Amino acid sequence: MNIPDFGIAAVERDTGLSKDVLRVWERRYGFPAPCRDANGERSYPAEQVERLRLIKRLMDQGHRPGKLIATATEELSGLAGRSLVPRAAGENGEVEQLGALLALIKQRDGAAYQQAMQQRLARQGLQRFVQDSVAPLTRRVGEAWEDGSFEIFDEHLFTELTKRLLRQAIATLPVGRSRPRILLTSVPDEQHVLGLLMAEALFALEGADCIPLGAQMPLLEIGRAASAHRTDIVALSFSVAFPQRQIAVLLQQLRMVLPPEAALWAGGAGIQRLVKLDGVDLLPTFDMALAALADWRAAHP
Amino acid sequence: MNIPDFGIAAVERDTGLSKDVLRVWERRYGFPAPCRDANGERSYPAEQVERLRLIKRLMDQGHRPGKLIATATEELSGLAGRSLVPRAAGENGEVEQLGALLALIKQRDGAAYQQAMQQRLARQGLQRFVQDSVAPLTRRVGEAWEDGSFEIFDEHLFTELTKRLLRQAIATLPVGRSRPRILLTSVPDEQHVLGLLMAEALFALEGADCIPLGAQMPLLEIGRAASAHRTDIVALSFSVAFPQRQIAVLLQQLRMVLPPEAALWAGGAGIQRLVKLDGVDLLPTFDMALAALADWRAAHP
DNA sequence: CCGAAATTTTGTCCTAGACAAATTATCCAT
DNA sequence: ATGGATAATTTGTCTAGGACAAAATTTCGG
Repeated sequence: MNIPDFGIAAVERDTGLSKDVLRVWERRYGFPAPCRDANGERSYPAEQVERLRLIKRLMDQGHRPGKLIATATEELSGLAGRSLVPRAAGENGEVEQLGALLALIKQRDGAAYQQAMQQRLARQGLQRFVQDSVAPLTRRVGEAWEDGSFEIFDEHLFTELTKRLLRQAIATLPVGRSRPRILLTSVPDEQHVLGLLMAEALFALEGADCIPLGAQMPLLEIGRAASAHRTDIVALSFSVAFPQRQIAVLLQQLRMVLPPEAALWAGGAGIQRLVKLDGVDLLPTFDMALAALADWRAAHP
Repeated sequence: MNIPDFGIAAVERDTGLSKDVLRVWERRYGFPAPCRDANGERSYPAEQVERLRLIKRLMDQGHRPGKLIATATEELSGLAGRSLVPRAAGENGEVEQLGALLALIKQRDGAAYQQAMQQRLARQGLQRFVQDSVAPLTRRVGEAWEDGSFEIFDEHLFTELTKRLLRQAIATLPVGRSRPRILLTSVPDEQHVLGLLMAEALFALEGADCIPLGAQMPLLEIGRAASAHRTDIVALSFSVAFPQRQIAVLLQQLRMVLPPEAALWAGGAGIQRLVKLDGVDLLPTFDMALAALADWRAAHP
């Protein structure tokens, strides 16, 4: 199998490292060291792309690029798994069961996973299913990906199948017609949608009128949509992977674009290290989100 | 409502125009003409971002940026709707009914839309539902967006609700365990997933073993996933919006990464202007995809 | 040992030039 | 006129190296 070289645009796509970063690393650290094609343009061998992916993965765990690049490849793979952020401790004996579910994905047996989850849903009911099964599973998948025991495509399969389960469950609920009306979406560059679906499930269970717009809405469009749908609340989700430095600016910009009477809620693992912002409600956990819903209803009789 | 200015990164996110393009337009055409902040960095007023979005929309219809930028804003909005590519002629009297469905979205009555579509699905059966309802609807939504009668968030709502319907329908099918095993996904930067879902519905109906990996898989990962899942066919989808020039290179790169025995199928509106490629099957229509499936089965007894 | 100040690291933005691929215009021969 | 080759334009992407601010780390003083 003869693997071709990658242009800088292809590497950006596949690694998530911007062209600027790729060039500045080359200048500063001497890595990556792409060949040049006939036009003098960078051409990255697959092997270097691979190493860049590994480095990116370790960076998402809190490591720093300068150190990583100075480290030999063998050591790098050893580093995987030793995340710098402490793991959440397993809640109880349930841990075993969750592990078994993940094993099904790992064995690439999607059908068995779906069936097992259907059973859990039936047994636990939607609310506990979301909070006690889906949320911890998602966390564990993230960890498994970080330590290399899950491939990216395993994560994709997990996400896709779980999304289906949630959407199906939501579809069986009676259509919420009561206030508040909640618009659920995410900003451009934020494609993770599982958290949004979990929130929707919980809100819909409480009878709220949910408007799911999917992911990646431009800011100005979110503002328009909020007006057009006369929404009471705009709920956004930020994953851990989302660039931290942008979140605060983004939320404040959005706040100014939204009608003043609309509340702005932000949730997801991405906002946990954030300080408070004017006019924005930060809701790192589902419990807080549900409490906020109750509060809203108390304040709007 | 005091609308803030946008940094160049925010404009790239919201318009889909790369930083390079934004800068080179400014140099060449004098537009956009952002202010500069205290650090000498570009700061785009919301009004210019708006105009850039309009221009991008017209470009997707086949107009050229040089002309568009030279044109006054009033004329621009007049241009919308006069697409340069001819519209597909409406099939029959059904057109009315599809229009009615779109009107429900336009009135922001998601619940009514879902209910109407459920009825259609029950009446038509999944195969005809996909080919005669969902596919033409998707096309009409694209047209409505181009001529400005649909907002972006209308399109998002349509997409989200329709995705739910399809996934729900797929979930009710018996799990396909027979060959071929088909891996369905899309490349990075290609987030449209409706076409993929329609294809999955049709393939699953034929009893194929579908592995849905969602959108945005890096090339090398697609290769790995194909090996790990021992897939017979890798099916990709390209929307019209996907940059044409990249598709051919991308497909050929992917071909080299895939196991030789795995077939590579590409579908979607994005590949219709493409010429044939070695080792890749181009399937612009669902009928051709179904025919290809029959062919594959005939060749693999 | 803790908190403030100095230092290093790192990502993003800047300018301005170059070039190839795609598109459109021109021209010649049939 | 019409088809087809050639020339001119348009357009996106790439290159180089410099600059700077925010974040993270280290050093220093109490």
